[in-house]
Amino acid sequence: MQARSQTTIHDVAARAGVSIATVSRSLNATGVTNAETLERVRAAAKELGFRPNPAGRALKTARSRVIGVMVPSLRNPVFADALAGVERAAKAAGYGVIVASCGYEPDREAEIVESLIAQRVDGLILTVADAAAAAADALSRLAEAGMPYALLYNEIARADGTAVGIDNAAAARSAAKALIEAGHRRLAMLAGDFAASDRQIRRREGFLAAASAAGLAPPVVVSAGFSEAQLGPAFAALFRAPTRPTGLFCATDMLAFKAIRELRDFGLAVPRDVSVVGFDGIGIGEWMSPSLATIVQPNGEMGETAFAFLEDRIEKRIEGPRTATLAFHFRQGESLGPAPTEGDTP
Amino acid sequence: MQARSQTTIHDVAARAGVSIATVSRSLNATGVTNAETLERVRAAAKELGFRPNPAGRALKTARSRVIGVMVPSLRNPVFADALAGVERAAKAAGYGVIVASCGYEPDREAEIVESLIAQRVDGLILTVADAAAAAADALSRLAEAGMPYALLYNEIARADGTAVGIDNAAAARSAAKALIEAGHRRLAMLAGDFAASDRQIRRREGFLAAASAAGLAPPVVVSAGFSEAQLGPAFAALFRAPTRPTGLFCATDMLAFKAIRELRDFGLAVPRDVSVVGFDGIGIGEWMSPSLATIVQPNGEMGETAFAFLEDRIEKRIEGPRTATLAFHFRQGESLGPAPTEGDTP
DNA sequence: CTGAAAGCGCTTACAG
DNA sequence: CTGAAAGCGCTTACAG
Repeated sequence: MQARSQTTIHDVAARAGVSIATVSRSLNATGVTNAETLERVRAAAKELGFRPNPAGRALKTARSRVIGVMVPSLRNPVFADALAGVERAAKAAGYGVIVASCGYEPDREAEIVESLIAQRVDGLILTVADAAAAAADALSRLAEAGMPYALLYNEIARADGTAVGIDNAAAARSAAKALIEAGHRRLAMLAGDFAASDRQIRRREGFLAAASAAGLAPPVVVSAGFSEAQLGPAFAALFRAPTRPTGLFCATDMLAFKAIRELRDFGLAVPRDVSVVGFDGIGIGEWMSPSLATIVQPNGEMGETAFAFLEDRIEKRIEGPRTATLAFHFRQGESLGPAPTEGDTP
Repeated sequence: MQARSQTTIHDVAARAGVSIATVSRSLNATGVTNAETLERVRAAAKELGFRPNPAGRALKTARSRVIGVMVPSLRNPVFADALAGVERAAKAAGYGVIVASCGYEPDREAEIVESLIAQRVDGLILTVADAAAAAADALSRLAEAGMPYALLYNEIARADGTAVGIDNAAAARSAAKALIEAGHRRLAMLAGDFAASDRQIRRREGFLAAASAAGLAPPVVVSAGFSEAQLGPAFAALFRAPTRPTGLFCATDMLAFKAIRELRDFGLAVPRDVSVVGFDGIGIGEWMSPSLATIVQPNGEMGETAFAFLEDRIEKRIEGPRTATLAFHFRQGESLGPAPTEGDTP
């Protein structure tokens, strides 16, 4: 059985009365073509509704004009926002986008990358658990396969790599500063699984540094899973203690939502008893009650930039490592209020 | 310039000392092959890290083993959840998934479908603005191109179509019932752009029917854009009126979030002054304060089912129209409380 | 059970 | 400026 019959370049050639070579050249605006011939070919192609078969082209050019995108999860809108940016830029450049998510499971990264390589994408945009780890099998495989890629959100670019992100440590310092300026002295940080996100390690770094610079006691750092609904016993213990923190920095907005919810369950109001600052800047944060104070990353723009960088690598316009560190900003929200006066706190 | 040199079927054949035909048959477990030969081929393929080039295969078989998914927006987690289901099922079946979103702009649907057809996907899973409209260009194009597809969320399957969804009218009746049982007599509904979602038309139908059956005055229905942050003047007017509704049904969870936020801005508390019930069942709703009472759709399962149906059509295992109407359920949440007593309301 | 050959739909030197 | 031909990497009747 052969291909379902669709119009091919031969049909167009026949209709226009030229060879398939001329059709190819005309439609791709490649080489020189007589203006009149070109017009005839275009008309024939249009009349027949001709769409070049990408498989034929890919076989010959060794380019699929499809890129892959791997993110930890599409359920976190931060990645959906970034993907929207990638999609926009890719579409404008005539690329298709295959997506895959690893569910915050670092073990699945290599397998997904492998499958994307097997699908012969032209390049990959991806966020990995730990870009610096020697154990980042995914990146090694990519390098080994000579596959162009751009890291998104991860800060570290390898020797031949490309990365688009923000300065996570600086952003976390901003978050700390906002809490400290509101009078909070007892700070804490809630993070997800550190092994699943190197961004959080940088955020912790910045947050702890800012606390230290302000002369505060080192904030307690609690980590929770990204996927479970509950934050776990350490979080509960921290906020049920008499000297509980009054300022909480969460490594992602999604964690901040969970934290606010759980604090309420403990009988603590936000921001009256505890102020919460998130990280990511997803839209939903603005609609919540209280609205979420957070660090806003330019997610869509990051996606677009990652695509632009990747395309440069695919086209070999730019070789060598390249990094874009985009601007973040702090967004005020109702979840951040003044620290309770000493009398209010046990 | 030719293909970047990767191992091809010829390399494997040479290494195993057989013809490429035998390699193909062995690796695809097609036809009969001597056990010993098969083992030798497999070993050679493994040693060389051979990955069949999908372009070669696609050209010959006229199958790309890639499907397309088009949704209104990935920023609404309901679609991200469904996509996760599609992805899971597709991966298990060895299919790649190309995604595209139309941003709730019906005009872009046809264009996106066209581009997916041009990319030669084997089939499409999609949610369109209005599946019944004669103006659903996207579906006409699909039919014209003989492209298998499965509608997701849309209820109506065309003569040759496939659809996976829930009974939106029945679900909206459940939502109404929950409000009515809590004592609410003045109901209202907030919807997005009706022209961008036929689901909402069915939800309105069910909601109004339930109100009518309960002998209530016809609820006011306000519609807002899906993308703007603000709900608009009609919403404000409705809830600033002295005889404002006490029970609000929102056609999506995202709208419910916005509504709760805006009600607060008007000085109305949820659920003390107004109870809110959403629709979709996205995870974030459970973490909010108040948590969102809502209709839960089995989004992941819907995605998986849509893929299964699509695969049946691609493989021509099942022809003719097919519909799956999955079960929804009502989830209680803090946003739904008893109706304020008459004395409380102006 | 296995191999030689044809052919899927393109692009691209190479002649002319 | 245009065409004939080769070839990208596979699969699949067809012989043997």
